[in-house]
Amino acid sequence: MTTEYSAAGDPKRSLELLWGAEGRDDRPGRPGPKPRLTVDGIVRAAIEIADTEGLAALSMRRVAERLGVTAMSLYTYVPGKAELIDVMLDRVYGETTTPAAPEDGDWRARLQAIARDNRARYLRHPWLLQVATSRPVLGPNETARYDRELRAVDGLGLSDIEMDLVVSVLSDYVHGAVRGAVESAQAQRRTDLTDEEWWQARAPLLEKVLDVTRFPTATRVGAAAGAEYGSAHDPARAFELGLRLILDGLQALIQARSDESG
Amino acid sequence: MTTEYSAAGDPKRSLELLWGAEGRDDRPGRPGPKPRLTVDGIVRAAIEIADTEGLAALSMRRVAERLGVTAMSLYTYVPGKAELIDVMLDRVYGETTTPAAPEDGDWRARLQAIARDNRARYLRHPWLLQVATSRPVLGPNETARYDRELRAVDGLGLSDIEMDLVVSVLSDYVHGAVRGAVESAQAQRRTDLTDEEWWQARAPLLEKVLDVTRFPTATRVGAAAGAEYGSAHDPARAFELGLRLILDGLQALIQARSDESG
DNA sequence: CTTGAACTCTCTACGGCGTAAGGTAATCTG
DNA sequence: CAGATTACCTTACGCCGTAGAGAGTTCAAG
Repeated sequence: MTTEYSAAGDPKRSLELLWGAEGRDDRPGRPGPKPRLTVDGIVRAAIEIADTEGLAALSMRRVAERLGVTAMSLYTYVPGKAELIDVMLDRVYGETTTPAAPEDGDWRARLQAIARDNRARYLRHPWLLQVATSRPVLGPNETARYDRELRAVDGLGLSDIEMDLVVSVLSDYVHGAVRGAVESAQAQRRTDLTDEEWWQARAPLLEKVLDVTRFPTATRVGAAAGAEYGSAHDPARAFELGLRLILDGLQALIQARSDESG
Repeated sequence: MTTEYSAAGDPKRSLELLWGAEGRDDRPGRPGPKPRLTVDGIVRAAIEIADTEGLAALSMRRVAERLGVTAMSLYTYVPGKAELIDVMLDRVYGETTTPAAPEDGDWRARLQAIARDNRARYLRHPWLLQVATSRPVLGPNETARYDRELRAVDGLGLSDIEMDLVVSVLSDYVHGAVRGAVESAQAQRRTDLTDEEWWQARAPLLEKVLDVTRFPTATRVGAAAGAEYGSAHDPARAFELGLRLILDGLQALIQARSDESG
């Protein structure tokens, strides 16, 4: 999960950066040298680094290097790394997906689309999984996203509190499930070993030490999963199964609420 | 950054450390000074630091300091930080809980107990959330845990693959849900601000910038949630709701499998 | 008892991090 | 032109994991 924290900087400065950035790149005759950079360009460079090399590789020096300046000159545009990450977050929340999630249709289709949208965003920007977002950034795009997700469960007979809870549950699940998938993919890249190769390197050592009769179910199921996937897991399939289970459970809840009220 | 990786070190050395540690603290007449430390003590110290100060504060220097030696002497006992974390993981997987999760009873009770057990472990050791575990450590305790979780869904008419998927889904969900709760609690400590205070610091600034009519549902539900909890969320309640939804969905799946074969 | 191997532990050093402090050069308003 | 303001730079601090080399301790063998 976490390495960095959202909404960790000065609130006033952060909110200005988030909401004001849009219109105001004009600067009426200010003294001093022309800026060589823009906040926008800095954020874009930072996202590219985080996307391709991971959040651990995102440093002020790396961003600056990519832009042809020194690390300290970034501080002219952005108060610090924390605020930079805030803006990165709100920017990727604002990415439009195709096709857009349907606003009409049944709630199940809406929630499926939302879950898959969020999954796709995590896959595009795996570093999102490592940013602690319990304190929301409160940028325009993040707010719009929250609003959209709530609308998907509005008018189903759930209380406002339950709506908020359901949206949380779904996004918690998506986070957890995608995290597993992303970690697995990254492990392959980082170690230069596929899951299968990795297991094969351990199998002979493990045999000497692991008493098969002590863990019968793990041995049986592990072998079955390994035979099916050529590795230990199929994250995409697990994702869809979990989504189905949650939505089936939600269906029961909505039905119960509907029975209650009449 | 603070994301660490499990099973990142030399497999042979790691597996020895994990499986061999138990019986063999005896050393038949070896030359050289008596060791002042044990692997066990190092792991215990490391866990204490991670528990109380977070994974970011866990450094070889800090562990060594707590044990009264220099950082480099730890490398006599442990090949590196990666392997140390492996052993930390397997050790906390081995913690016994009271009461033990029931092995009998209905599957629903078993899975609830497992989910709550795992939640409790994450709450005791929040740094677990920051360790990427897609490559399992393959220690005795981790293996036992996997076996126990699979047994909880054995004999319900699910295929071996489905059993593995269900266990993954549940643990993915638990991870995601607890992560939200832990982040929220840590945010309060880290910033010395309760959620309520944090919101109050932003409310006046946000009002100027956020068009309420543009985000009607978010505004309404956010206000309701804020009024109910004095903050934005109730993580424990969300956890239980999500668990219920998943188990209800699983019930439907088991029913379907039973209808098929019956 | 002496010697040499094995072992524990220490010190120093490298290149990385975020950013505080302070200097220099460019560009505006008067 | 002067003076204010801005952009950018260099330097520095205390952290990190761990490589390398060396000092001191304890054993078995000669």
